[in-house]
Amino acid sequence: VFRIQDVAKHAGTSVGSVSKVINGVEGVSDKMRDKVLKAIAELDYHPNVYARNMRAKSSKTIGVFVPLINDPYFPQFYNGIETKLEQLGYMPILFSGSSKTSSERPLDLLSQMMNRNLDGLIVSTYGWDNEFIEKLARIAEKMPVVSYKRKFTDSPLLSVGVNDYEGMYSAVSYLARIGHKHIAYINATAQLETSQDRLRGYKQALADNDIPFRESYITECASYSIREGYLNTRHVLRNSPLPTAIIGGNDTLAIGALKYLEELQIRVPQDIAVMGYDEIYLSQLVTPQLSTVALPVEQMTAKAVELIVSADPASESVQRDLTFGTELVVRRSTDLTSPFSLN
Amino acid sequence: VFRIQDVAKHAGTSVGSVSKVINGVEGVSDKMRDKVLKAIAELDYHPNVYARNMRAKSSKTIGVFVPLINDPYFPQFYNGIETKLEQLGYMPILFSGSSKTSSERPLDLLSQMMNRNLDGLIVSTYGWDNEFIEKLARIAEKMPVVSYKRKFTDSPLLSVGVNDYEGMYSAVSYLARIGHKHIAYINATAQLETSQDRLRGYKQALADNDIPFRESYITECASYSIREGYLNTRHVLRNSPLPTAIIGGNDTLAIGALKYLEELQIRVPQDIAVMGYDEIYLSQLVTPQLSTVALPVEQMTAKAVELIVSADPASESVQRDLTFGTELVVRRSTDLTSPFSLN
DNA sequence: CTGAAAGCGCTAACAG
DNA sequence: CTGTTAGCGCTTTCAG
Repeated sequence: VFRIQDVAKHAGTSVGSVSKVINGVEGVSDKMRDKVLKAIAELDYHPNVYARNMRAKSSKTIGVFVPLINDPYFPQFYNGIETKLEQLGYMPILFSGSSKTSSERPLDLLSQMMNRNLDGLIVSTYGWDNEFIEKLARIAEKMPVVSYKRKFTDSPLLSVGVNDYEGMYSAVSYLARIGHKHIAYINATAQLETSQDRLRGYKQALADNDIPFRESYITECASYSIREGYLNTRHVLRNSPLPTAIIGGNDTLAIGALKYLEELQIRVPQDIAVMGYDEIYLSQLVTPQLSTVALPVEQMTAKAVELIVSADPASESVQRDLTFGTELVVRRSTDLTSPFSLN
Repeated sequence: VFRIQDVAKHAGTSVGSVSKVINGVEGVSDKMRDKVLKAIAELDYHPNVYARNMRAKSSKTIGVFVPLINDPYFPQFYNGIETKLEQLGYMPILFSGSSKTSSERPLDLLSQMMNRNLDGLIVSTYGWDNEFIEKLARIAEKMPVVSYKRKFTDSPLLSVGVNDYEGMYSAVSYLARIGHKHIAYINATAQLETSQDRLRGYKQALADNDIPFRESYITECASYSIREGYLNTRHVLRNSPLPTAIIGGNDTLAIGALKYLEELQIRVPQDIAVMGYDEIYLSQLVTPQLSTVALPVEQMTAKAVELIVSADPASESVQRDLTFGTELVVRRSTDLTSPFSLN
């Protein structure tokens, strides 16, 4: 494997010039540049990543941190980031909480990152504890850190997210509009601001449609997972009158509900309509296909990347929290007449 | 951020000793070790990854290469690798073909890896071209490369995989056993050895159960994807007699079939039974839950990691291709009486 | 515009 | 057992 020296020798010049060519630094004659590029091509030379990063200020690498790679939202999220990074000549490095939810691990990982002089960090951290968030905040003083779909007031963390209030409001309004008066809600991790926003949207939509709010139409889950949605749906079915629609705080909860109803042989949407929120890929694979609210994941991830890459440590004027709009997606789980489709 | 020098000073010693302590090298007094560890803890020192890797022979990092992060098998695969690596103090670095299927990209990535002095590479490469495979082989001369679920004869590549012939044989035998005589098969990427093995298993199982083989019961897909399964199922439905069962070359194809039948309002399994192969997480979320063949992913990934970490370049005696067994998973898509379950 | 040389932070070989 | 030091391959001044 070749070193920059080899290239220099091959091109009949010095390492300094080769380095300049590689990094697109000004001050090299065209002739020189051509010679060097030719040598690089001939030797199939690629700079050693480690040597380079040790010296350079930027590693052209940003960290991507997720609690769990299994979550269905992950592929879209990661792909979005990767695609954008690639356009900019950067590369992601993935850190994941992995299988073990051991609480030490995330902190460990954070230390790991510190020493890779990353140019920044994009973090998706549904429901992590304060210790973690604080450590993150300390890191954010040294490099740009963008939180995905969760914002922190009074924190150095940047964020990209959606208007969860409006998103859920539009979903529930839609259900009301098609005639539902008894709409149950499956909530999870109630302490998160984003969960609260959605719940507020739900309540306000009820109010604006003259539907009385009933506490017993809400059930709480420990986490946003299919299993939790599945297990908790029975609570809202104890009501009388029975809800005619169930909306999940996200798609996985709604899919859990769908599975539970399926087991009871309750027809969706004829007996009970079901709706989700998040638009994960899975939502079009379940039966019936799930109505939901789509988030502009690609825009959000692209923006997250931009926030980092273009982060100017000096400027305080940057907008720290970016919020995007959502879009209603109607499918068969609320509307029998909508067509089947597959992306 | 601290350097090893700072630690040395803080502990009142020299960098050499600190380095030894950090790397667990023999020849440090206990007293010294304690002082150093204390200093490290106090300063919250973490070695710079780049400086370290530039010098060391091992980067304690292995590359994981997948064509597409979206594939439903990915989470299990990656998690398995990560879990095992973590136990061994290693870390994965993910390279993915990403959104763009531009054929240059994979080769690009390969170059990228070369310069990170990885300790090895685990590659999942459904249907990549020869140019890629050859480049991979060249890399395999310098570091251990393990191919996942695809083996190459006469190649320096190691591999872990399953006995696809037996796996598919057992699935089709099961269908025959429960009374199916007209079993269609959805195949994909027929040129892959692993696809051929499955198809052989299918044919042999038919033969052993006195079921005549009919070419028109087989349909070919361009790739292992839901969409392809969905689009191609109609071909096998043109047969007379109509198949009473359809088996997919993998779960995604089978799920595609399921969706197609759903659209035609053909009941599964009453009218046509459907079976998959692969046991991805999705298979229990579709309706009806999909019967399939489970691969021991965790064992396979663990073994892949072991092959790399314990790779002794000197020894030629290592078994280069490891094959695991499979397990039948019966669910409602072939057997109405099986219980609903959710992991 | 080009080349020489000084480190980046660390490991490993070597001397004490 | 401890400390000193020569690089790893690269970028980046700084002279020519």
